[in-house]
Amino acid sequence: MHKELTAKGKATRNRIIEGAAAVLREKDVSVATLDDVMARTRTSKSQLFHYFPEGKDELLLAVAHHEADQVLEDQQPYLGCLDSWEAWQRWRDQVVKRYAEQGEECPLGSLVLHLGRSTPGARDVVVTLMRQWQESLATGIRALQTAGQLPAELDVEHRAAALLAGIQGGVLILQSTGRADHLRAALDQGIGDLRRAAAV
Amino acid sequence: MHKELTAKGKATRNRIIEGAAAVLREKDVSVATLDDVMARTRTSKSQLFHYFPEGKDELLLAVAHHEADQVLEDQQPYLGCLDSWEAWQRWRDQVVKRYAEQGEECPLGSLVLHLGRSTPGARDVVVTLMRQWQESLATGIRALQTAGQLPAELDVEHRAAALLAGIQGGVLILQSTGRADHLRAALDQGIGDLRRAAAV
DNA sequence: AAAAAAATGGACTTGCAAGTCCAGTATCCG
DNA sequence: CGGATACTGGACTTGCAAGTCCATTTTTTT
Repeated sequence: MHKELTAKGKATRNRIIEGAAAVLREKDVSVATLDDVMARTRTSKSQLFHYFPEGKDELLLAVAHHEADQVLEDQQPYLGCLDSWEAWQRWRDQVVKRYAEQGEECPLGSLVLHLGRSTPGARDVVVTLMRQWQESLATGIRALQTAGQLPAELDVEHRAAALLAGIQGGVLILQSTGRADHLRAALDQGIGDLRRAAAV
Repeated sequence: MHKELTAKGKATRNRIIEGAAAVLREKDVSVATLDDVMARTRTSKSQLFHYFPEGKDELLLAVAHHEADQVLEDQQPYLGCLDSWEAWQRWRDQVVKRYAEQGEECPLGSLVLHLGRSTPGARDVVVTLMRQWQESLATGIRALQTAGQLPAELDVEHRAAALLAGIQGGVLILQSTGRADHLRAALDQGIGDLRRAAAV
């Protein structure tokens, strides 16, 4: 990585990444072209290769990083304070809303799939995202334990993992079928079972 | 659809579909080429376009259909008779085993994603698959109700939907991170919560 | 068995998108 | 102020993969 990036350079680089992200929200990665990115960001070929010498894949990887950060930032306000049942409900609503609005597109998903094993580091992006996400959920469950709302012997990681899987699957189905039922069901069932565990 | 397909023609057509499916298990759809399919199936360009006049997309859609059928066929022996807790456990083990072996690849997923909205019918493949899958799960839950193992007032569809979401998410995470923890957690949690509902 | 229809082989065209090159302009730094 | 270094523009090359075409062989049909 060459660090010789002036302020203007950084700005341009960011403009490219965000422009590329926008393009990828409109069309799939397999049909999105560098010319699309150029058109949207008013840059030239040489700039793209100046900032991303390895070419398209390097750019896409940067976009993936950007998008992954976005996912957590978006829900941080809710995900960061899951210390009451009401907070969990608010978070649930926000997740459903966010993905219902996003609808078809999952730039991150198709991005990682497309980069796949060919690009080292692509997998890391999603691995890291999943770990952080699950960690936040686990923290939330522990907060409920601390508040005495849940028994201490609950297997926190196990429940967090199952919940995360439900979310991912719900979003996947939402994206491939257009129906949000499964996402809602997974969240409600997951939270509901948690509440039932409290009653024991 | 032209029905003028002789026995030999049908055979060749199937050979192409299965060969293409095999290719797609090795490489992503975006890098898989018609020449790959030709090489593997010992066919020529003109044969591909003879059997799939619309070109690559039509072939890919046919492969998607084929793969979707496969998914259900594979687990039918287990999925078809979920009438005891032991049967559920056997099914669970088989799902985990199957996807752990399959590992990285999910031809169907990337296929549908790639065809996306451009190809009408691509979405239908996955919609149908999900509906049938969920239906089988629901049937299994109802079987337990009939056997008196579960209360009659349980919301069957809701639980089936949540379980399906958990599976899909678990598989997704397995594929993008290489870890099967989430798939196992989702299944165990889903079945476990079902059993706990029995105790009430 | 001969005409018709279907199946096959493979060379050729076409189009597009990634990546290269070099020349020109702005910006930084001593 | 002046050299160096970073930034930008756009024409050009290259390679590959989808799709076309027609000649040839095999099978079906009457």
